[in-house]
Amino acid sequence: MVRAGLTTERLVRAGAELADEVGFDQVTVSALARQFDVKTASLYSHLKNSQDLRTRIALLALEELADRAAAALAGRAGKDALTALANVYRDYAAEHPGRYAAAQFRLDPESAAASAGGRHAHMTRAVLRGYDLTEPDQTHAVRLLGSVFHGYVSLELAGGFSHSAPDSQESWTRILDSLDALLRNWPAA
Amino acid sequence: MVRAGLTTERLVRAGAELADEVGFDQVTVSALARQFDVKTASLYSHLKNSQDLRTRIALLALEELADRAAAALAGRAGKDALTALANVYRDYAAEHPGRYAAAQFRLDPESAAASAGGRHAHMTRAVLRGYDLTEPDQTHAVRLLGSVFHGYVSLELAGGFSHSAPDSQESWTRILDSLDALLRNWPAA
DNA sequence: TCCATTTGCCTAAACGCTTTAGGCAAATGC
DNA sequence: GCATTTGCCTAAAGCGTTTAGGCAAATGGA
Repeated sequence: MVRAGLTTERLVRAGAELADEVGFDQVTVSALARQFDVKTASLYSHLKNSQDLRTRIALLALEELADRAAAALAGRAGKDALTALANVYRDYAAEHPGRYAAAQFRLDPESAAASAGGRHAHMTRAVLRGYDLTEPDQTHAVRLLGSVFHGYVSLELAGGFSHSAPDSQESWTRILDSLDALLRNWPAA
Repeated sequence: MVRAGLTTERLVRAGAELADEVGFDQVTVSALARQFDVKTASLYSHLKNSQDLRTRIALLALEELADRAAAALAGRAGKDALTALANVYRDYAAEHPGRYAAAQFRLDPESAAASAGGRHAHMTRAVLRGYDLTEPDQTHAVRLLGSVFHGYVSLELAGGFSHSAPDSQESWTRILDSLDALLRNWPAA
């Protein structure tokens, strides 16, 4: 019998694609085995277990997102950078809903530390360099931006803004405008 | 043999408590049966299936949340109302993480329409009555508030703001201050 | 109070996903 | 060309979901 050529790498990539097609929580070891036309047990030479699979997909998604963010931020500053970073998250979620869900997966501290999470925080701070904020306000602003980006994208993905006027794109644009205005005019404590 | 006295109502309440203890996605029909010291199959006279159970817990959480919000908003306006509504979400999530996760559960359109979702949107609009926004800006602001509340609470629940200064409460307060300032000074298109 | 009906929980059983253990055959490397 | 390693297999156990069919407890009308 011919070997299927499984590797952890290939399995994780296929798992990420499967997540985009059927949803992150429908990604199972058996579903993945089916894709490779292989018995479920065979995957356990390449993956510790089903949690391991999910963790690896999450790490992949976080890396991809961070890579996109880094590319988008290159050469941009101020509102331009703010918009670019925000759109990276929104566009990634639209293109890869399963991977985006994976990026939200609760990682164990070990994996979290090794993840691209730090790069994300770092890039949000880089955007804020274009505004006149000093600590601790900069941290508050980092958290605000994280909340808005993640919150908006989640709600939009959940269908919260469909079927009602004005359309989501318009709200997104106006919200980014308003965040820019807020950051330029951050109220004193 | 003595009957356990199961009803859909009791099962859903117990399911909600179980969610708070072990996490929403650990709520299974078998786990619930175990709590009542009853065979799993017995629950199927009261619940259509496992999806039905989750949907009912979600609807319960949405109702509870809407009830709390309505109570908190009574007699308040402006920033006072904004803060009260925001704290309802944050406090509920802290007290009932499993239920809060349930409230984020993707409902089928049928259930969504019958849910307290409409009350939530209505109350956010009520808060905005204290600010000088007209359509479509009011809708944009509704979406912004929804995103910040949901986004912040999710990230906080996921542990995003622990283990780093300044503490989360301070960021929360300053973010609400900044949102209030933003709404009072909403930039024109 | 007695009996018929309804209701509630049971047993049995099928199916799917997860995971471990142990085996054989293909690939690799000396 | 042979020994070793590696990759995928079969087998089997455990657990969650779900349906079908059955018996006993509760209910309520005569």
